[in-house]
Amino acid sequence: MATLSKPSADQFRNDVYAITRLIPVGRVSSYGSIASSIGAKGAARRVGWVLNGSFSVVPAIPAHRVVNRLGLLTGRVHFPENMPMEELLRAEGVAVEQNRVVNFEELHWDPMVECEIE
DNA sequence: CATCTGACCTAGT
DNA sequence: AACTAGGCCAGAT
Repeated sequence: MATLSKPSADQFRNDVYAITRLIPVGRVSSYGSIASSIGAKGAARRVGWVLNGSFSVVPAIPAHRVVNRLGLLTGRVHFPENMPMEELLRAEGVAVEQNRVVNFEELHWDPMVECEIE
């Protein structure tokens, strides 16, 4: 659809979606890493805001694989009640304990480091 | 129209 | 090492 959004914002959203879809199953990423990888370092907040609108997007965006830099499931409250973040992660083999990803350091998938994009 | 908040992070003191 | 402040930008009040 021809959105009235600014081009830069549109591209930002597009990039966030693209990166998020690249997160392998069983791995997790973080807002800051994603923001950094798309050249928007420090704009981690925007990433979360963009992901908030990813629920009605197809193909589905694995937004549940994105947590904050401490491995905390900060965005769990924004997920549908029938599809909790925790549940989705566990279904992919990611252990979650107390709203926190277990072995986050090992499971953390950084787009810039793992794939060396750009 | 002004101000604050928000799925956050980095940098400076 | 702990705390504060600033930045990002769009939506909500």
